[in-house]
Amino acid sequence: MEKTIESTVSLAQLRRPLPREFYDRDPRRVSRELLGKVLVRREGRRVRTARIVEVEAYLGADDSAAHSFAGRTARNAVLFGPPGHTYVYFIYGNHYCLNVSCLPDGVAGGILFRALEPLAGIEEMALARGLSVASTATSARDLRQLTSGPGRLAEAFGITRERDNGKDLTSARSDLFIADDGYRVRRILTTPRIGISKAVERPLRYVISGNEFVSGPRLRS
DNA sequence: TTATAGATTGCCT
DNA sequence: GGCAATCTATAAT
Repeated sequence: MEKTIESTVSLAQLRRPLPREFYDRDPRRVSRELLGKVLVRREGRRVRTARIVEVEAYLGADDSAAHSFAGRTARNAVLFGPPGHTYVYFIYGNHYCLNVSCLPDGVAGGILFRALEPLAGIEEMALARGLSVASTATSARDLRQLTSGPGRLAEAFGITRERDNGKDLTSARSDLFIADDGYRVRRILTTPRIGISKAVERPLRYVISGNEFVSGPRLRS
């Protein structure tokens, strides 16, 4: 890793959440446009921000790997609701995963957040992850451990089902939302999704080409 | 550097 | 009762 991570993001730019219409489209389109945007967690005066570098689209009725595939249940209800709301589920007995609903009310679809590049509030993320603040500040390898993977990023942002499921990400008063800081993505790679056993071949995973914080082994770009 | 098992909860059949 | 959109420790190469 050749450069240190600096927060070049102004808080003024991060005050406006992306609007509802942004999410009211096909998850494949929203996935591409979410790359490079910034996830913001506000806690009183403290702010954690990180750039979205890897996501997966889940399509609903057409997609046997999606939680919504078998129809609406209490657990997956958010995916069938209006766009721009968080779907948080618990997995493997240990981890929470963060998603956002897409498409209009009544139509299922969503996006799983798989990896982020930390920008601000790195100390708080390290504490939330139970990692050493000192080593994440000095080791690129340890910094990568913070938010590189869906369970990791949820832990770094303090996201739980109890606290965050069903939140409206488009509300200006929300303590969790997504904003555009003007960053432009150069190139997007698409690959099959990770960790699923159905519809394994569909290329619905989207990553920023060359980004160090993408989960898993390095891809050639 | 890669491979493998174990953890541990709640949802759905 | 089975198993999941995962992570970590540990072992072996």
